[in-house]
Amino acid sequence: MLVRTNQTSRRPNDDHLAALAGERVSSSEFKYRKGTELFGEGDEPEYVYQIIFGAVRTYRLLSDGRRQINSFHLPGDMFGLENGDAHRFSAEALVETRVRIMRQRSLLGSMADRAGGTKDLLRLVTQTLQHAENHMLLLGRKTALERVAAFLLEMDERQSRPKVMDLPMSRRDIADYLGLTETVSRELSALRDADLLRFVGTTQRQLSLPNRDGLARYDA
Amino acid sequence: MLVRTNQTSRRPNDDHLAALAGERVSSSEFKYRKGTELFGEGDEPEYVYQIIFGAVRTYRLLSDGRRQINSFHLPGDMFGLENGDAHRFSAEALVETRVRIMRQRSLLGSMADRAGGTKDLLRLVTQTLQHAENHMLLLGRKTALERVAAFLLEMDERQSRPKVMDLPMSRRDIADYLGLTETVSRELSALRDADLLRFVGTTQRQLSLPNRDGLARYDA
DNA sequence: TCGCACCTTTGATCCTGATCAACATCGTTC
DNA sequence: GAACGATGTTGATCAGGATCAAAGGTGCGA
Repeated sequence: MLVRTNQTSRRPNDDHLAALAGERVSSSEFKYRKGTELFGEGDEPEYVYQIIFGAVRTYRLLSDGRRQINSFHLPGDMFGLENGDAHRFSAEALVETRVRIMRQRSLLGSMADRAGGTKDLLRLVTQTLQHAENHMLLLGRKTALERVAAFLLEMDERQSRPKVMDLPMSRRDIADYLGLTETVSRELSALRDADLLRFVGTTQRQLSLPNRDGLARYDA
Repeated sequence: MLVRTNQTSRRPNDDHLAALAGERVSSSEFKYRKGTELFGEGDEPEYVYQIIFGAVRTYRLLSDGRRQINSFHLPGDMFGLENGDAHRFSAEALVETRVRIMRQRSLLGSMADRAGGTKDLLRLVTQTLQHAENHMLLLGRKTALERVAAFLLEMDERQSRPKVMDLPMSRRDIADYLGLTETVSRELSALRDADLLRFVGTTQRQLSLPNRDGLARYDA
C-alpha cells in the first residue's frame, strides 16, 4: 500500500532525499514485504529510494544464476538513482522494509535548478564508487577470513557500533556479497571460537563484537 | 622533461580534458618512463591526467604487498581526478607514456563556472563506477577462464577491435587485475589451443582474436 | 500452537587455482 | 652484440575454499 504524504521536510539536513530535491518535490512512502523486488536490472529507473526501516540488497546475476551482491542498504541509505535509462542491477527487500520514494525525473529536474544540486549528486556517486573500489580489493585479493572480518566491521560501523548488531541478511546473502559460499558459516564459527564475536540470544543473526581491535587485526 | 603548450584545443570534442575545462585552462605535457609512478595512494591530488600515448595502471596494495589493479588506462583515457584531498590509489606507467596534465584546482574551478561542467564530471565518475560494478561481478563470481576471456574482450573493445592487439601490461599485471596468478598464462594457452587467440610475431604481448564470438561464449 | 520450509552448522570429499620450481625466451643495458 | 635480469610458459604438488550431504534449529504461516 502506498501512503501519500506530500510533506516536504522542514529540516532538510535530517532528510537526505528532500535535501537533494530542495524541498520542492513531493515524496511518498511505500512498504515492501520480505523478499520482494523493488526494481530489476534493465528496468527503467522511475524512483529514487531512501530506507526508513528495513534493509535492501542490490545485485547482479550471471546467466546461470551466480549472483554478486554489490551492496546492502540500511536505514537512511539512498539508492536506485541512475543517470542512464536502465537500472544496472536489481534490488530486493531483505526483510519488511519501508522506503521513501521520489520520482527520478522530479529529483533530477529540481537538482538541475538548485545551486549545488549536481554537486550533491556527484558526492553520492563518489561515495558509491569508493565503496566499490574497497570491495574490488576485498574480492580480488583478500582471504575468506579477512573478508568475513571486514564484513562484520563494515556492518558494525554502519550500525554505529551497537551493543548488539542485527544482520538482516542470510548467510547466503553474505556469501554472495563476499564472493564465498558456506565458508562464511565456517569463518564465523572460527571467530566465535576465538571470542571475537558472540551470538546473542537464540538466533544467529544477532551478535556482538567483544573485541573490535582483535577483529580488525584479521582484516588485511 | 616538461613541455609547456598553453594551447587550448580549437576542437573541444577531440580533447576531453580541454573540453571539460572549457578551453580557459592551460595544460602541459609530460612523459613518464616505464615503471615510474605518476602519483601514490594518499598523495595530495595535484593534476588530472589524460594519456596521449602509452598506458597506466592504477592499483591499491594491502600491507603485505598483495595488489589489486582497478583499471588500465589507454590513450585518450582521463584519470586521477579526485573530489577529496588524497588519491585513493597509486598510478604507474606500464610503458613509456606521454600524458597531458592540468591542475585539478584550475580544472575544478573552471568547471564550477561553465554550464554543465559538474555534469561532465558526473558522467566521468559514473562511467568509472560502472566499470567497477562490472569488475566486482567478475572478481566475485567468474571462473579463471571467464575472467581471462572477459579481459581480452575488454582490451579488444577499448582498442577498437584491431587486427593485432597490443597488451602493454605483463601477465602479472593482468593477474592482479583479474584476481588470479600464473593461471592467466595457462588460460591464455588454453585459448590459443582452442584457436580463440593467436600470438603474433615473437613477443607474447601482441595477439589477434580470430573468433570474437567464440571467445565471448567463454565469458559468462 | 503446530508443522513445515528454510536456514545454519558441520563433516567429508573434491577441485580450481595457488604455489613452488625449472627452464626458455625476451629485451634492456652496457 | 653480449650478458643478465625480467618475463613467460609449463610441470608438479598443494591448499583454500567449493561442493555435496546430513542433521538440527528457527521461525513463519496456517
